[in-house]
Amino acid sequence: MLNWDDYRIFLDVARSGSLSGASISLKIDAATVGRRITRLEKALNSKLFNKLPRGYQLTQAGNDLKDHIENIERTEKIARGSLQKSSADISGNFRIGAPDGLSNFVLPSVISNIQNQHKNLKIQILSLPRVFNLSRREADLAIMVTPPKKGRFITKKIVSYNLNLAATKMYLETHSEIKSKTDLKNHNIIGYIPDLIFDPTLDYLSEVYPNRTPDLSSNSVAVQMQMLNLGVGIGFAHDFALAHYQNITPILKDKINQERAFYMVRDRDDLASEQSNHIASLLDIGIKREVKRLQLINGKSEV
Amino acid sequence: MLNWDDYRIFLDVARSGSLSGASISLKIDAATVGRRITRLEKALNSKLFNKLPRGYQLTQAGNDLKDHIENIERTEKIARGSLQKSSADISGNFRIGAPDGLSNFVLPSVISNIQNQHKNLKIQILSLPRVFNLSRREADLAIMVTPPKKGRFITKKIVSYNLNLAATKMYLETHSEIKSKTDLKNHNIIGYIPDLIFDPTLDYLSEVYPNRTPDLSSNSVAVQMQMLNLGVGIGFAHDFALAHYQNITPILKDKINQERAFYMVRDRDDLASEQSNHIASLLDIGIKREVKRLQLINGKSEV
DNA sequence: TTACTCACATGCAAAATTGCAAAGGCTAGA
DNA sequence: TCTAGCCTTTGCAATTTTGCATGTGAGTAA
Repeated sequence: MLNWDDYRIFLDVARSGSLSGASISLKIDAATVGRRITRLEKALNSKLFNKLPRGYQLTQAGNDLKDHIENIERTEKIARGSLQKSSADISGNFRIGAPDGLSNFVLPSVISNIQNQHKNLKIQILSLPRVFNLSRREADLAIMVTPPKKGRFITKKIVSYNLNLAATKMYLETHSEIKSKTDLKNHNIIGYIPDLIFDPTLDYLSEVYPNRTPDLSSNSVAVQMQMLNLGVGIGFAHDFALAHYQNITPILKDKINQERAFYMVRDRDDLASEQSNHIASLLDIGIKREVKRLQLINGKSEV
Repeated sequence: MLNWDDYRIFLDVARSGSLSGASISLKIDAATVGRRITRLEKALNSKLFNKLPRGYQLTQAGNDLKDHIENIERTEKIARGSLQKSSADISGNFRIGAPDGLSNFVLPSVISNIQNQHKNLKIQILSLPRVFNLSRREADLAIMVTPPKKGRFITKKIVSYNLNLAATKMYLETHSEIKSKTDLKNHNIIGYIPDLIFDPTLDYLSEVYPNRTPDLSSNSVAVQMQMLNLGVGIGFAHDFALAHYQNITPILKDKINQERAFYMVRDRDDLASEQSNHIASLLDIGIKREVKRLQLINGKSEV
């Protein structure tokens, strides 16, 4: 019944304001366009357009839908674009791919230690808001929140961490008190851009508050933390990131606490390389230690 | 040719690993499922599956695509959910694409001001280490360091800024003195990952020191700043970013000083939208003011 | 009021898509 | 090596979707 392609047609009608207009840009007969809209309205059980003599005008429901479908359109374009480019290949350096939370708040100190011991090694941190392609050699080693289930990889759990809602003390003092999840309703939420979440494991918000989209959002954790630090709202923060921001404090820690873990993922072939094994081991130990150290700092200010 | 509904089928095949499996959960004949996949591969001009005797197995390209399509699926669910609650209170989203220096150190405070004035507006910061595609609608408005020369865009310079070499005071005290460019030879350099520099304008290092590759590098400016702040080396920093790090101080300011500027880029069509114009104007003013404010803070320690 | 325009709706034949049934290919196990 | 079990592919008829031509209704200007 529901056909995703009807969304594509819907978007064009919403933009042009008429079946005939959409008909021209889509190069599909206006009659067909009309029938697809009818079908979509039936499938969604919603009236999306007011059928005026002038043409089709979005209803409120239709307007809401349009925002979402535009997100889909963006994602689709990006998806198509990503198929075109071939990925960059690596040099003789050692490149570590990691989610940006880890890249920003943990890796710098870890790799600077490693670099101190190996002055002639060049280390690169590839911080990406998406899943890597180790098999394409985008990186020599990847750290992920969800390890790949199949493929020529070996995976090893490094360390686990927690996510909690957090805000600045100032924010908490000047806004209505939060005693339970439901109190969140009247607060500004900071989080990921919903349609750009690359790994369902990162969709912290929906677990706590389904269907709520953030008021301020970014694809980058670092940017989210900056917004949190300015005291404009509440959002999820990694426990190890909190140690970097003295003014941000976790809330509802007993009620909302999501545990995650980082996994080290390497190409099976790299096991043969002694250098690769050595660096992997240094990273494993270094990340474990640094995450725990930061968690301790954060722990001190608790309760 | 391209039919969005084929993505829905694609996702099911990717998950079940076979046409017949998808056929069951989709309640569509396996033959049809196969034909739709073939059509999609043709439309995208990419091989998405390896056709093994066991079934269909994702190729790398297919795996990449799957990530994106899962985002679409998520968005679609949210979209459908939002239609159920009759009187939706939502208003539009506004997505700003920006280089990550600006995203991290300037935009958060600017957009939080805007959000204060427009409580029902959802603002998204898309922080990307690459050039955007406004025409693909990846964002409603982009801020760039090099404005596009052609296309249906309007461009406006917002503000200029400077880049200087910088390091922590501690680092400078404990390492050999730097009086000129040539003294840099014996120091650790922090910078972009060379082959991932997306815009020649960002290749600060080669202008000063051709053929030198960084010892520690990242694709993310925020990560570079974290490394600088740990005192493991010297690197280029935006003047407005220095204000966020009290311990980092510019060096060789009279000898090495690169000026750059941010440009606001919008789709010509968006000029017709009053809301878009309003937000663009708020951003323009806000960024100008915030960058100058941060430069002043930084300036105090100067000369 | 009347004639005209613009846009959507509907009937029907053509075209495309679909389901079914059967054929072909590969693997595992006897 | 042979057979049973999967899974995909192909041919063909049934069904659905599409485009074109035509009809209908609302607004507009003389």
